[in-house]
Amino acid sequence: MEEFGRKLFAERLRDARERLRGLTQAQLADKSGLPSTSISHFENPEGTRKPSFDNLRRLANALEVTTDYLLGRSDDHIGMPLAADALYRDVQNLTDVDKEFAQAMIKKMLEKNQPKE
Amino acid sequence: MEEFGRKLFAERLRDARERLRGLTQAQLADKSGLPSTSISHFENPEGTRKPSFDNLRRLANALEVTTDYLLGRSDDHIGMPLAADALYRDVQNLTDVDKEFAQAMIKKMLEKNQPKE
DNA sequence: GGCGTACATGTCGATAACGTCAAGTGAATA
DNA sequence: TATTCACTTGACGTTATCGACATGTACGCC
Repeated sequence: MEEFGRKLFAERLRDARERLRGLTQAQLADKSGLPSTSISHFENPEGTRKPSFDNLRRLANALEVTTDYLLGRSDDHIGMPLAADALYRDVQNLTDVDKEFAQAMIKKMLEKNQPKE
Repeated sequence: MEEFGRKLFAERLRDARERLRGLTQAQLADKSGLPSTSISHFENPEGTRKPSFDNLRRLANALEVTTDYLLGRSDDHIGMPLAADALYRDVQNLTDVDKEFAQAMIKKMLEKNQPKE
């Protein structure tokens, strides 16, 4: 079981390496400190190898993406800067109506700051 | 090597289980589907066991935290739902003054929804 | 004292990921 | 054609994690 997440991981890893960072397997191998053949094994969608605790961290660090993205638990590869945490947390607890209102207001403030693009 | 992240993981796991979710090891074992002894092994700061690919995902799912938090890559345990992405990105581009204003307004809306705890 | 709960610790064989290496494909270039 | 590059694939022995189980500690409670 759990064959599901394995395939997603393969896609996410290749996507992050190629599209996001434009690296070859050898270059990622260099940055992450693990052999390029291991990366190839990981990126094979039909493969069986899954990263260990350490190797997952190495890959995420080298690619500068979240591990949740690599694992397919989040669709967003960027993390959450601490500065926005408090505000973000509050927004999470708003009703949908209020959320929309907040979003509209924030957009207004953005436009005010940059009158012309 | 990499003994560094192992200890942090032990702390984060226990912290998420006890402080964030208020669960016993047995309860987390139940929710995550792995034996409570495994959880005890993981939470031992001097231990050597590290979660596999699958078990890390199981723990993060059961605890509703990010894997980046468990791995010590992020100090924030909450992830970033897609619905909040646009809003989140907008907020990033606000001036500090506007950010404070937005936060104050959002807090007002929160209190309105939950007048009394 | 005797119970139950929560957790720690260690051992066992089985399975899985590890790094390494060799050999391969396919596409681009000289 | 020969060479190089990016990557694939399979196999090897080594090491680490796996679940299961037994045992032990420490606490509160009746």
